[in-house]
Amino acid sequence: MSETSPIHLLIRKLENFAELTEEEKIALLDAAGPVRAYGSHEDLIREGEHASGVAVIVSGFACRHKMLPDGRRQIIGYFLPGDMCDARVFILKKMDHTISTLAPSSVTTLPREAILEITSRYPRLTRAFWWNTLVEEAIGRQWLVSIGQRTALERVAHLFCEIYVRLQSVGLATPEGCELPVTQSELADTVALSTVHVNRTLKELRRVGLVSMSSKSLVIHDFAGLRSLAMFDPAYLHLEGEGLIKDRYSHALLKSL
Amino acid sequence: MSETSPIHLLIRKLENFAELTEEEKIALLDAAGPVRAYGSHEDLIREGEHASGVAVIVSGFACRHKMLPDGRRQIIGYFLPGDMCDARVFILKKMDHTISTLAPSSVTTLPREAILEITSRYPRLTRAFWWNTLVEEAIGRQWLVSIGQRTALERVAHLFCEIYVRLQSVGLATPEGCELPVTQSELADTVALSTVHVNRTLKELRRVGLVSMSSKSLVIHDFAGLRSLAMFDPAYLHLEGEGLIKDRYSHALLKSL
DNA sequence: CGATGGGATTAACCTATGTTAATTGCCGGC
DNA sequence: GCCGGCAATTAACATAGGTTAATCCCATCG
Repeated sequence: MSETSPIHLLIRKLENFAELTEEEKIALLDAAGPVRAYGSHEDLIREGEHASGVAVIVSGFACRHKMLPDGRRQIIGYFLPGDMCDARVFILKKMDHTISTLAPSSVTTLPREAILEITSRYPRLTRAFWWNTLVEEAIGRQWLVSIGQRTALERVAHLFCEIYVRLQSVGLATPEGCELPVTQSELADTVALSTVHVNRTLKELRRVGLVSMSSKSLVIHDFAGLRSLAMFDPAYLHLEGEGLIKDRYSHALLKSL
Repeated sequence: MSETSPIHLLIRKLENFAELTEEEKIALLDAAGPVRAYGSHEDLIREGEHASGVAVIVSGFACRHKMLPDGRRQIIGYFLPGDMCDARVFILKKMDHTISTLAPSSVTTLPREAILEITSRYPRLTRAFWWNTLVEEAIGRQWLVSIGQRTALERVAHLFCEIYVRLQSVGLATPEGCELPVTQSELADTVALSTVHVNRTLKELRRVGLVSMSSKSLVIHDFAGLRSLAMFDPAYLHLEGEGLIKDRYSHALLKSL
């Protein structure tokens, strides 16, 4: 359970979903392969390829994205430290989208066999993986609602809330804010706006005193305001589900939502 | 395997994903509960409720949708005849969205125990369920790309392609078109446009001779044109995956894509 | 220390799509 | 065969957000 294991954030996250025994945690720790460093904008898995294991983000940011034949691009999900890229799919099919880093990142892999072994042996762990999957799907649904129905301001605000709370849940946020090593044009591809309009939107969020972005990080000035602007309800992240909430600050934050 | 079982379309669909033995099909047939008729716009499961089984659409159309607190609504998926509403989730959590009929529909249920029984006993069937889930997720990703990046015309065209091919895969489409018992304002909530603009878009699709909608059905005039306008690539539906394609027309259609 | 280059910011202008509101068409019920 | 009401259609107008293109701001590198 060393805090220094490459996957301690993954474990921490899974503990939001199910209580894990020492044995289970150790099994998971043992499963992690070597850590590999990636630069910004490198592909972890490309569309059409076949994943042979599950990548786990140790540090940095990554995303799933899809491109239309004419170059328009949509980012369809973020992977933050502690996140797994595509548990389960690896058994079956070719990727229908690409996973790339957004910032310099280190990534480890849980090999296919290890996952199979673990899930057949530890039901609670399997259950935690399940929850994780379901949360990912719920996030996808939220994104659809955001892009479909929210205004530019609401959309960006909602995304920020989500990232902040997700990072919070693995201890990577402070009351002041969190890292956000993402370019405005990547934000644009995320929330389906033009770069210029993302810029305008950020300016507005700054002007009204909710958040500001500077040098790869997000500074939260008024989370309650941001949350209400975005109509953000963190329930879909299921962070209070079955699990224990570990440190006092997360707990307080989540309670206050 | 009677063609008249309420779930023969489900079986047909699953056979796109994996070859099933007689025994497996019979197990599935036996699992189906009574069929219940719903009117238009009735809820099958509401947000916050806990599903106790998996609904299967026997006939009609249904959808998942989510609403923002202020009433804006986004439809996030369609269920067509033969589709299951939410395999797997039922074990774990409360619904974070609502499932409602779009048209008068009949629906049967595979009870929770039957699903558990079946999946523990028949690996191939389990595998087919998996594929089905993965296809659903892939559809969600496509919708995100559509709503995020495609123009109104492309979006509607893409949706039509998807519905047409999905219905095709269970034998409910002809070369001329298919049923589409959906209101323009529901289409609007699906593709995230206003009702008025959906109307304009339909008019345009008609004008250029690709498709027309009339009296609850979709008339396809030029599928190739529609497909290319939408940049529709049916690969994500995985209809040629492991399974057999049964009737000659589907086969020809899919080949021609 | 100047050169280089990606990202951020802004301004000016443009267009796809939204809004409002009126009109029409259609289908079921009586 | 008429009534009521929802869905479709259209027109006129409004606006959120896109586009183009210039400038600025750094950080890095030789």
